Amino acid sequence: MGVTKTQNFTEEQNQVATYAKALAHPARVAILQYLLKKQTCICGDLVEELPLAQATVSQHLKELKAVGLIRGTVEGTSVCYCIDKHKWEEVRDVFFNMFSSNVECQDKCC
Amino acid sequence: MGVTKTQNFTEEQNQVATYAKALAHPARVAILQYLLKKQTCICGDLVEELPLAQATVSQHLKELKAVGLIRGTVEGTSVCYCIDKHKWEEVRDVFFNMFSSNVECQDKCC
DNA sequence: TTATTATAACGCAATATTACGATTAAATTT
DNA sequence: AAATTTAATCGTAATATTGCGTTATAATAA
Repeated sequence: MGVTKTQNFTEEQNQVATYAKALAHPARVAILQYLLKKQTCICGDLVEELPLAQATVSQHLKELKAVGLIRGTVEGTSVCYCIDKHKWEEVRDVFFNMFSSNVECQDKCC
Repeated sequence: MGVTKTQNFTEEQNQVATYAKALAHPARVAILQYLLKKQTCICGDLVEELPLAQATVSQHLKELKAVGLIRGTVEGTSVCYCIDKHKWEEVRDVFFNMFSSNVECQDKCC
């Protein structure tokens, strides 16, 4: 029904899913990569960087803000965006942890 | 419109987004964690492990198979699932690469 | 052959996501 | 004050996702 049964899964599973969902659109990946590349606050020029309308970019920014990966501070007429270092490292660690186990299947069927 | 403008983003951006989408549901995370924990092929008992109906589990398995993260081999009446080691490491590397840059913002506004 | 078991496929309903034009809000410039 | 700039919000349309009952399908067991 498009409704995820969140309460039936572990906190870790929901956390991975939530963070993964934030990265599950190329526009949001592009936004994060752009902010990472610049290593600074971006005031304004994000819409020109993406092949999407201003309203759509704003919506993706909102989602990234909702999970806490970016922050936006109003700077006069424009808004200053940057990656939240603390959250970024938390998300990184969640993924690193997920991928830390080695895959070793001894069975012949694989 | 629910349609992602894939062609307007880089291959890397689409790759991260695609793999993230595969992890963007707690049930699929749970499936992967279960396969990782067992370190072997799982024949059958996946539905009992999850708080979802068989049809729903089957659908999540299909999605994980579609991105190549798991493989299923028919073993008599049941199907044997395991993580595709090669793909798993590829996905891991894609995420590691995404998170390899350090966040250093010198601006006062952040 | 006829159950039984295990899993995939189909189809539907509810909800979520993506995209964007239009509007609004708030600060800046003229 | 009026016009301009920038970005959020609203409303809407198209499509995707999630969940599950039901129905195949296919191998094994009785």
